[in-house]
Amino acid sequence: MAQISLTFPDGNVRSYPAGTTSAEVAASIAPGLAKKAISATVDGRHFDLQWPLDADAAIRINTMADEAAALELIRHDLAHIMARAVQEIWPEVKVTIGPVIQNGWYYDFDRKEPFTPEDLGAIEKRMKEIINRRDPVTTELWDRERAIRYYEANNEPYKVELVQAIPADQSIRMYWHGHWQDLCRGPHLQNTGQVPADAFKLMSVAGAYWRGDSTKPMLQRIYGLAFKNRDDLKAHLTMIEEAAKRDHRKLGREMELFHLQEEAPGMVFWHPNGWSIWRALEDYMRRRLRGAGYKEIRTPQVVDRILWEKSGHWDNYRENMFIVEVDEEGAKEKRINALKPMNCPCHVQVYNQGLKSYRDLPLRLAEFGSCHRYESSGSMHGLMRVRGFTQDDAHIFCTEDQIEAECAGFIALLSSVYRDLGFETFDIKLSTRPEVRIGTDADWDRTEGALKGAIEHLGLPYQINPGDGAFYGPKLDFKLTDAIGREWQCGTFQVDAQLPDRLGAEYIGEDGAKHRPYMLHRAILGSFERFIGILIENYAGKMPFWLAPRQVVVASIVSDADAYVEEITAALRARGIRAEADTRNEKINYKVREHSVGKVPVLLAIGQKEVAERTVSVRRLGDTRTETLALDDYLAAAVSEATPPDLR
RNA sequence: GCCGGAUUAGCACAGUGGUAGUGCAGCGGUUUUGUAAACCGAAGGUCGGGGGUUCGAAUCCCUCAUCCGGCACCA
Repeated sequence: MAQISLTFPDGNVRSYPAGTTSAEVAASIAPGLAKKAISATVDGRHFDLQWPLDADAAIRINTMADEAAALELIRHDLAHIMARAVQEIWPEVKVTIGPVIQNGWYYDFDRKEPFTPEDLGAIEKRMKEIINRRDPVTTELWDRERAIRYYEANNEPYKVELVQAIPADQSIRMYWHGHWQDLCRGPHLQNTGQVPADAFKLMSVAGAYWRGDSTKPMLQRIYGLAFKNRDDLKAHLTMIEEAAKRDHRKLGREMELFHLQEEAPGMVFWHPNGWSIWRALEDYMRRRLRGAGYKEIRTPQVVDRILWEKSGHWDNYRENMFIVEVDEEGAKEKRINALKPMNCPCHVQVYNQGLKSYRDLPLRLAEFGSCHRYESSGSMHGLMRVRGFTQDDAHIFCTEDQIEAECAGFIALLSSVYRDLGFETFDIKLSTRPEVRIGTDADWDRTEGALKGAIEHLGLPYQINPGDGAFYGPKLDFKLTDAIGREWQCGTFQVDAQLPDRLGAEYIGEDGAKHRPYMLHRAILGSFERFIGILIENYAGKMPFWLAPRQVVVASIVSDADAYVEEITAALRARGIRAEADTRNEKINYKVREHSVGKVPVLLAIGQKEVAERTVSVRRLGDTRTETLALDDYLAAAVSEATPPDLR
């Protein structure tokens, strides 16, 4: 019999007959390992202990201590156990697919009636019973026809469809958890009892389209969370509660930042506090852009459809545009306009005014561009996805040779802005040429190369998303990580060889001939609405001093202090600090509580003592200690603290 | 847009066919207070909109809108 060589993590190489299973390999090393083994990693792939090894490979035997492997198996086995529990309770339910996802798994079922919360309780109970049965997990390879016949006989049409989608020459991996069977790539644990019965929880039920396709039937999806022990599950549930506490929709109401209402779905009514954050952010961005050589412009909201036809948006995105018509008796002309869904075509119009020379390039045109898109009703979410939004948009018109330097300059600006706003880390993703595209391979080689060159020159790590670029050029996406580890895609940098062509942008080159410029679409925040939502959640409403809507509240302890309170408030305001006086007839305890709940970073408490000594008692949000400072010293400190990070 | 849930006072919520409630906020008063909720009082509602069933609807049915959790979508 042929022999294969297996290389172990410690560098040892041992020889086994071909077809040996990982379980046998583990047993050959030590009985203890055989007992603890749950799976193997073979040349980087996750292997079931029952699968035969038939070629030389690097192998590692995994145990429950190997967290990634253990979690994948636990979650995947739970998906099967849940599907089995569902079919035990409701035999008529059809099974489909159930993958492992972050923190757990889901499984999609076809069932006429949706599952109720009570159903979830019953399923969870049955799952625990199945775990306690300690049923063995077994696997076999079947040929395709046999698998199809089997699923047809069992009246599982979705499984038939899945098998039919697998290439004809491939054999089909079948798994059994006890008597219950499922089509599955594997790997799995060895028996259901290995799954911790107290470290999972069924979370929710939701509709989901079969194969993620909105033209296909809607299935019932059940989501579950699973970890390797009860404490991890509890910790995760606590994290979910913490995340709910920083929900920007809740904080937006509590801090009186903004509201949304029925008459304008997806459009934000900004209140004084929220607008104050916006303006601080906008002023900051304006300074940064000006410093980076951008020129700010402003373009119309309502533009004739003719421009959208030229740009191509009318054909491709009309159903997502707000159409504006003039409905006036006897109007001489009836034009059809649209609210601009993006700024790019308007920016090209500004570029096109006057003949441009190569000496004008790169030309960086920036706009805090207000855009409207008719987003589908189910997609809106607080400030995160809205129908009316303002981008920190800019377009750089440049030559091909300038792309790399512009890209590098952009990334440097973006990373500095993110750091100033409290985000230390971000990921870069490079999306390269898609199947359907314009331009030659040589064009793509150069533009992709320019983006890569810029990132590598800055020494930053990045991932490549092959084929995910727009048809008109490659792009970079920038994803930042917030205080509780969530990722948000905000920044973008896209190379566009198409729109300048469609809209006739040109420049006169050194050679005296006309050339097409490249157009680079770029944003750092993405949209103000969404970014402010992210800031609120990142800081849990406790905005840094320079961004806080109300920076200082000056609160009287006795009414004899009112005059001094007003004097301090006026002095702060004269120095540009957003300060308010609170001379209401309330106890200081009450005021401290109210302004703490309101997330005001600094409270100055003023009583008899402060009046007599011309001092202030400073209490910072989240700190129970207080500090007494001379008024002038505090004023100087406040001015310094209120200075935006780019002006320090 | 699709599946499910929700919509009651400014906010958070109770109220399953028979006189719309509680807490906080707001308002009027008392209290002059030392770092996370002083006390008393009087108010406040077309129960999301429209239609239906019923002697009678916040409650049951239909419909529309919005929101929430997902799915799909996101130039």
